[in-house]
Amino acid sequence: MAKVAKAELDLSTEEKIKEAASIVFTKKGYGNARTRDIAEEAGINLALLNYYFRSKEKLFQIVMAERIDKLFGVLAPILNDSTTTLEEKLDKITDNYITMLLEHPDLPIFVLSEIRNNPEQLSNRFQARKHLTESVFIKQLIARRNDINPFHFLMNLLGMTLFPFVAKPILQPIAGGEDNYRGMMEQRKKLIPGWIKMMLDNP
Amino acid sequence: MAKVAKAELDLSTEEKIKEAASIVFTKKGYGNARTRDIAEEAGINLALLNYYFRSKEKLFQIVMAERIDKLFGVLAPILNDSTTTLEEKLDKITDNYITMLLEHPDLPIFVLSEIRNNPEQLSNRFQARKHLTESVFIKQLIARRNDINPFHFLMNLLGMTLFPFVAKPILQPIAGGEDNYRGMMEQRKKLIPGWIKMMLDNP
DNA sequence: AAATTATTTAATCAAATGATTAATAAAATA
DNA sequence: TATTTTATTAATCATTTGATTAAATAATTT
Repeated sequence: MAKVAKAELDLSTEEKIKEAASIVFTKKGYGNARTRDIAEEAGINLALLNYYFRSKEKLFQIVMAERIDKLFGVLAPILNDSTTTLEEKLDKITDNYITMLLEHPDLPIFVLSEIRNNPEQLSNRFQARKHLTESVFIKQLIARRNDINPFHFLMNLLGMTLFPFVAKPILQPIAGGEDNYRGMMEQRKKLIPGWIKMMLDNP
Repeated sequence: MAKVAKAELDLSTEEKIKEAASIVFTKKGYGNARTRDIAEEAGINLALLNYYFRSKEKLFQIVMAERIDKLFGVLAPILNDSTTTLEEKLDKITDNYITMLLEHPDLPIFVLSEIRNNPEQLSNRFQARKHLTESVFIKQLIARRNDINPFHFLMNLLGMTLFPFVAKPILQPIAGGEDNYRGMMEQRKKLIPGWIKMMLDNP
């Protein structure tokens, strides 16, 4: 086999394991995930997992970093865009988040519960406070409402957007099943920005 | 020792284990919790744990049921109170929830992530849909706004109230430390009901 | 074609962990 | 008080589980 094809094969196996790890870790969490589960999910031998990624912990770190990026990657580029208004940012954030989370509904609960298990290591990685405080988004919020801590509005935005996914196992049956649930999430793409704007405008 | 004193001692040991289990399970989740951790936390021998509660799983079921009660017990009695207005309910829910969660901040993430691990068993326990749909609260919401699915407002209320605790490890540093975080949560007791009322009033 | 390197597997190890057992201590009962 | 029941412990078991090893196979290079 030629060199390119071999590299593809390498990548394929390594990627298969990473993909499987992502699925199993995200579904069960670190503590409940067995390396054997991951190997089976990837369709490979258990030893291969350790051959490619020395240990469960190492594999987890890689998966976790990528999952954190996925969850917060939606937010980061929008917050510091100085070409968009506050309203446009709100529209984008809710739309992008809800679209992504309808594809990956168990992402938030996974990331948040793993951060709980290891706050120092996982939470401090991003120096969120500084980055956020100096962001265009927060400045725009302050310019609009200097009487309320801007992080309140961020909590509201994230709470209304992410919480329905964090609590999906409870809320989906309440909403009347998967289809109704998805329908409501689609509605929220428009509703949430409207509500936030309302909060900002009414003193 | 007299009978009463003995009963007290029994209860004390059993309660000590349950209390320890509650602490360890809530902090680490089922999969990451070791029965030895629980025994140590309770200051008793490991075998005693199995003497009182046959297995880790059984002990967990008991703790879990009690934790679910704690998390949803705040909501249930308020939702069906026909003597209070919608506004009063909103005030009570946020106040009671935030007060309770400042004492037990890791409760929501624990319950929600365990429900994710076992949705059928834990989520179906409460026939939430029927109870909720027929609740005074939902009827009051519909009476006020028949153009929007009332569960949207419930998601907003719970999202704005619970999410800051679900995401505490991330938000607390952003807020500027524990004291600032608590201060903001206290503010939200008044802010959130105001925001929800605003959503209900503005068409 | 032979040698070298990379990949994959079956078998196995060692530690962690949930659970049990057998002995002892304490308490209740008769 | 003697006996029976209940509570507690130390030691140990059996399984699970993350990880390793040594051998086989496949791919690549020389």
